[in-house]
Amino acid sequence: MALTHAILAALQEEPCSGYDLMKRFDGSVGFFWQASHQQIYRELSKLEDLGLLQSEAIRQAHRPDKKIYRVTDKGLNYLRQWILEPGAASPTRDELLVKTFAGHLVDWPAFKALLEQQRGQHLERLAIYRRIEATYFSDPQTLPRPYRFQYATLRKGIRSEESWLAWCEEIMTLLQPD
Amino acid sequence: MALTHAILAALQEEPCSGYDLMKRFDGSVGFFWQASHQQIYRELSKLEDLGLLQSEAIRQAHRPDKKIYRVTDKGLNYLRQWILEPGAASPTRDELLVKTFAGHLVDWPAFKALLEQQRGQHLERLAIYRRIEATYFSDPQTLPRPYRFQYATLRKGIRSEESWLAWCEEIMTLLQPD
DNA sequence: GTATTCATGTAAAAAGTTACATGATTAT
DNA sequence: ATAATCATGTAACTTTTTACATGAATAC
Repeated sequence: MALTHAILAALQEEPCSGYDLMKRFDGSVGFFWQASHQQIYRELSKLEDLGLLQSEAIRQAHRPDKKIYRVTDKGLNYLRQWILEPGAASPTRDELLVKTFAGHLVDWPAFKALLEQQRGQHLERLAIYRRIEATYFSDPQTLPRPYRFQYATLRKGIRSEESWLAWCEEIMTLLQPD
Repeated sequence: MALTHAILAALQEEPCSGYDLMKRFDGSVGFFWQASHQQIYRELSKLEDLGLLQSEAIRQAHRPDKKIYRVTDKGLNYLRQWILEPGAASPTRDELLVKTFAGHLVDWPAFKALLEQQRGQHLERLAIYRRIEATYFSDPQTLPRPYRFQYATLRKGIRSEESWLAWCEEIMTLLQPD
């Protein structure tokens, strides 16, 4: 039970169609909970059946109908209740660390290349986050309260990427053969 | 395809039984790739069928037999090849960030308590990592090469926890109502 | 005597991934 | 003309989680 909550969290911000949601999951929410469009469409139907969402079909000129989903009161309460449940920290599943654990099995230049490649990805990601920060959150003190919570998640993203980059640099030195 | 690799990575370090592996997944490897015992037993059988592992039954006095699994040459090569595949950074899936994203829906003291509770978990985890570091990796320069790679993964664990803690403190201030 | 450790599984449900499918519209 | 965007799905598959199950041995 988790995509459920990510969807409710995204939709409470603003009601939208499955297609829009899918794009939303490619940005903000998707930075800490990614999902494919199939997952999203399936979950939306399920949540509507459960009465946590309700949809309204919008007829469009020269385009297929779209269904705008919004969170019901029942859905909001369900989400609130879930937020307050204590719960354990989400477990990590990180391929690069598995690879690193057994990294001595391959030769150093090859492993180093792998690290450089990952470092590149994290650099890119950090640049994206910083751009969002500069564009939408340049003055956090004046943000309306709901947006401060969103900004908090962005801050975690930034810190995570910075942490990756620092680690990459640290272990390049550590693992460099003498 | 990922638990496969985590198991191969763990077993190449030292062959062991399913039960031992399961405990290993509660420590070192499990810090970045957790798995339940059912997953592990199933995967071990599958990997033996594929010829990536081979097992040897050990008879024990007054105890059920145990099967010691070891990585075959084929398994080692398979693992090596996988390590060198570029691949995208593992996606994050973090409940606390989903909760934070919609955190304005609950009242501040309740949300703050949630943060404190998570902070406690990360503090504990960091203490565990630091203890391992002090016990086994006090002098990284003199470590044999394979252990340096393991130490690298521990360093990531430490950095991640530190990053969480710093974030918790940052957003406590950010989210505190005026 | 009660709980924990050793040792291994089956079964079912939930969640996530990948592939295939359609069809109009708008931008290059 | 070709690619990308809008819009929504079905089907099959893999992976992960949760529950149920057994049985002896040892530690408290």
